[in-house]
Amino acid sequence: MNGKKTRNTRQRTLILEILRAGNAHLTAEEVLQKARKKLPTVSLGTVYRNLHYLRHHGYAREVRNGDNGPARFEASGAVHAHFHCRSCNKVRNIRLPQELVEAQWGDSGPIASVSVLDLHLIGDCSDCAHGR
Amino acid sequence: MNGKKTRNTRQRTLILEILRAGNAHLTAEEVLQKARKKLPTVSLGTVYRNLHYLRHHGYAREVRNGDNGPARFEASGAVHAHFHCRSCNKVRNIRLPQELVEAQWGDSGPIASVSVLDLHLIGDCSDCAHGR
DNA sequence: GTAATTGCAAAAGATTTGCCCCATT
DNA sequence: AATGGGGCAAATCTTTTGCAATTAC
Repeated sequence: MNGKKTRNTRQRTLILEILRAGNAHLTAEEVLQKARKKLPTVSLGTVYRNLHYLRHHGYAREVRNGDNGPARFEASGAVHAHFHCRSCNKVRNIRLPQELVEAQWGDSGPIASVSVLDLHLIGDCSDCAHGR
Repeated sequence: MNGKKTRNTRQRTLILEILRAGNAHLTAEEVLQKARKKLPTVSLGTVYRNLHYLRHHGYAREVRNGDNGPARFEASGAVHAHFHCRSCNKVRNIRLPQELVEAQWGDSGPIASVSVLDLHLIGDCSDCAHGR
């Protein structure tokens, strides 16, 4: 029992609030911009350190935007899947199929237990498919 | 109809061969090391350019290793899902559930069509769960 | 012969880290 | 007061790119 104590600093609280407001997928840089509106002195290093912290403590998760570029983050609220449009490169949240949630994974060979499902679909979104 | 002609250079062929041999998830750097055994002058830039090329032409896909670090790549052969052990950080290939493959996605709101399924499970692997 | 592709090296981008000071507990 | 966390800037790591030379077609 040697857990390290963590503190609720204004920065950490703010960064989590930002991730929770709206269901966007933000880059560290975007989080920084939003954070500075409330706390003008926040630094990028702090944003990264906290995103890392939040991720490892289950409050946030990373979402990659198909093509390269910086990592994006979202608050880990309700489970959902991600749909990537290969044409406009947008990522949208979609419902996670119930079959998946209920599936039994524990028996399949190397898996002891599963705690997170991360499903990404890649294809064309309605906007792109219907011209424009 | 203005497709750009592509050439089968030794480098490109070799890189694809490397991805196809074994079912590992290799970083660009690892691909480079292996490639240099056969073609000592290959450069990292070429590896990246070809991984990018192969990816956009459907021959390879990118797999991120949960925690940060360089991107990893694999040949896009048989469809499968990935299981990440949150303890040892290894990524293993597992069978993709048939329900998923057969699912109808086209109706769900923003999706016009789906061509790739990318499912990641995160949890503990048998090795880690059973002590050691 | 022509244009795609390579090697090399420099540049750009993204993320991490050391250090010292500040603020939460 | 003790020490986790922040700010700043430098360092590191990954990926991209310009350019001249090379090579597949």
